[in-house]
Amino acid sequence: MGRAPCCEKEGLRRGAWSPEEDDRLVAYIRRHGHPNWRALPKQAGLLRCGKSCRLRWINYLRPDIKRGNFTADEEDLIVRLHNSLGNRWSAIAAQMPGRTDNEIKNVWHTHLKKRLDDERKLAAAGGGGGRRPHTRKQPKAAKSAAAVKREATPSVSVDTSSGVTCSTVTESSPSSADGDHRRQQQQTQHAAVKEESFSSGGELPAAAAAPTAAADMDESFWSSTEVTGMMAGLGDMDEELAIAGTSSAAAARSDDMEFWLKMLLESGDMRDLAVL
DNA sequence: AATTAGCTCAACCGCTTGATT
DNA sequence: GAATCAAGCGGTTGAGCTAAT
Repeated sequence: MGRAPCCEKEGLRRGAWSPEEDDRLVAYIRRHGHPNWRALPKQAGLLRCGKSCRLRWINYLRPDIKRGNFTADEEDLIVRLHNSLGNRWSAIAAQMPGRTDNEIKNVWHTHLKKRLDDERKLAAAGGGGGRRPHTRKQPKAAKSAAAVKREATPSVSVDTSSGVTCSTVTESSPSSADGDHRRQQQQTQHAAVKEESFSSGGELPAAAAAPTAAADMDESFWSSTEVTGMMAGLGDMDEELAIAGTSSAAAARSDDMEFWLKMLLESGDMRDLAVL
């Protein structure tokens, strides 16, 4: 299959986006939507390739993006979804409103994977298993100039008239936060996560077990048929784990990917995949 | 205060997939 | 059916930040 080059690379900017570029992109999409990413940069007066614009919008500028720390519940959900879906980040992201595949992928690679590895090692060493509290470092404050600028710009709010659907995630909308406020928000959120710790028996759905964290999630998300179906499937798995005599289902979950594969194959029930 | 090591995350790259001609 | 185009996806990288020394 022939393949067109991603973009004519000459004369196009690369690297970090400037606030001006962000503004242009947001303003353009607000007005016209994004029917054609390839043509968009030209029409918007941006010296970027369409791909870059798309990525910037999807991963950063989209108004419905929920920024800030991942809650313990969200991390749990990622682990579970990863168990059943593998590295299909977009599919995982589809189950987590406000989170991008890129973000989820980053979280997975930077600490969830590590955490699971540690837990696995502990379990292998007979070290009691179970989850350990977060050792994740305090997140840094919004770092890029673009981010800071955006946070000071209350107008980044897109309605459906632009051809872009906008969910109602308002929790950490950049529009109401300056840098310090955001930092504070992140710190309190982080503290909340810490308080919950992973020993809270936080089996999903955690809406009941951890209301503060659950508040971050769109309720409709938890009640959607797709998710409930999926959770039912996952619940079954946990039951099986409990039956198998593991003291901690959570610990067992991370035991062995082979185990999960086997479980899926044995059950012959691919409900989890059906949601895709 | 300066330096170093480790971590995070935005952005890029290349491939795949689906739609169109 | 083949060729082309456009969008989406997952893996990877590197700049910038923070914590530790």
